Amino acid sequence: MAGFVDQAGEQAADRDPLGRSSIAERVADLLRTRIGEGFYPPGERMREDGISRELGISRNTLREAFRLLTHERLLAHELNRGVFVRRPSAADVADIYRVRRMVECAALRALGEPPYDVAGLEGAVVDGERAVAREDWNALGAANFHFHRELVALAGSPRTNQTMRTVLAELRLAFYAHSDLRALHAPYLGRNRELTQALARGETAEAERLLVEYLDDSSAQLTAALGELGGTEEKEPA
Amino acid sequence: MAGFVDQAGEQAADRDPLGRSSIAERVADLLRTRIGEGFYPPGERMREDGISRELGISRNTLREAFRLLTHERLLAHELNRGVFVRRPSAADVADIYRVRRMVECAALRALGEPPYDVAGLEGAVVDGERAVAREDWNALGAANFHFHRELVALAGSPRTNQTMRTVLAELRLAFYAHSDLRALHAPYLGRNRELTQALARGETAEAERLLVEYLDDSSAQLTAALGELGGTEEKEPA
DNA sequence: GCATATTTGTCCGTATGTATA
DNA sequence: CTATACATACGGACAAATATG
Repeated sequence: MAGFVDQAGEQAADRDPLGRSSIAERVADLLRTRIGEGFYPPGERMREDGISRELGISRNTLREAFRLLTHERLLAHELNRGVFVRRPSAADVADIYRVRRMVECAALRALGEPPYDVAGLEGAVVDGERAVAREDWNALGAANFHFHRELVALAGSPRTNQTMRTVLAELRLAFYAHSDLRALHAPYLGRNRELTQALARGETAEAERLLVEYLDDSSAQLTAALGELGGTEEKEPA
Repeated sequence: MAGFVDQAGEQAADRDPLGRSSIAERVADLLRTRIGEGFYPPGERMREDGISRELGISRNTLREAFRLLTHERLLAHELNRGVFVRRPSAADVADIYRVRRMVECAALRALGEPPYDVAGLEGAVVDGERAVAREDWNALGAANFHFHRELVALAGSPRTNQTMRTVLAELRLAFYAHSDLRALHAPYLGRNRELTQALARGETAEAERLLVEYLDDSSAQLTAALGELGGTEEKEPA
């Protein structure tokens, strides 16, 4: 009876030890994917009735999914008004980069003695190169994010990994305010490669220097693009 | 009609600009407080039927509150089995302290030039001293937590503040495995005072040294107490 | 290993309150 | 100010999974 989400696997963040998951979680996965792809753009209103009808689920179940995504800051819940796809403000972006600096630098500092396992980083760089080859700037952005998730994963802290995931998902929302995705992502692929090489040589200090530079530049570029747009509360559609 | 939770203010984490909140949020606040006080000890099963009846709310509403607390890692949701108060494992505790080291040290390093506003820190220390005076070790633990939240708040990052709040709430659950709360909290009050004084003098490097020492000792003590108890999945009641 | 009772997962209908055109 | 649309919350129902004897 649950039309669209019968075995919609997706990525399923929180699952049963046996890989099962409730409908609410599968719905949350689906919506997370759609938001990430821009199907529901920032500022969009998520109507309980319409979406629950479309997905063939009850409003109760959909509301459970909404709660999950609200906690990830992908949706904003306004009492008695409904939920909206978040539209990160300039202050949000600043805070996100503050967190990234803290988390990513900490990951580098927490590394033990070389050699380091840079396979995951290299994989993400390769993905990025392939995306550039076919001029898929969305995929390039995804590869960049993947790179930084891998970087943080080197520290081996589940909670930190989750922090990084949610912060990057939120950051992706901010990217939608930017028209030129290529300009936003392309300059950073080479830097990721450099960073990987520095780590492969075991030079953590140099890697950290590159990383801070990277984050400062990326932050500045995005902040400039956001300009005075700001405001999570804006209700006007994109 | 909603018996017990009519205007139950509590502390309300996520609220409307005007201070209103939904029943689900108020219920989450109530349950959070009860869990924090040990009313529902770690490992306890939270039955939908019993609790919803006791609080005079519907099961659906209670389930929304459960989702909120599950995301804060206070509850663990097991598919088709229900939700339980989490019982952090030794690995969880290790990760929590990893996060604390990262977050609290980053907060110190992010400080600008002295003088620093240590009023919040001093307030928490005073609270701790009062708690010691009346031998209320639970209150002392709360004051210690408050101190470290204030410390992180100096960095002025909303997302980091939230991270700190949730990790400390989770850590409190781990403390329940420890029988001697005094031994767990009392040794650290003086250290908080020292740390505050170092910051008041503007000596951030010294403050960080004290902090790392603090966290390492606290972590070691708790880990030793936890011993081989571990396991979030244990179903046996406390 | 089976039959039963309990509890969760999910859905639906509906009444009430709130926001907005 | 009214009307409408929508979110909030409730209660009942039933299937499915799990726990229990």
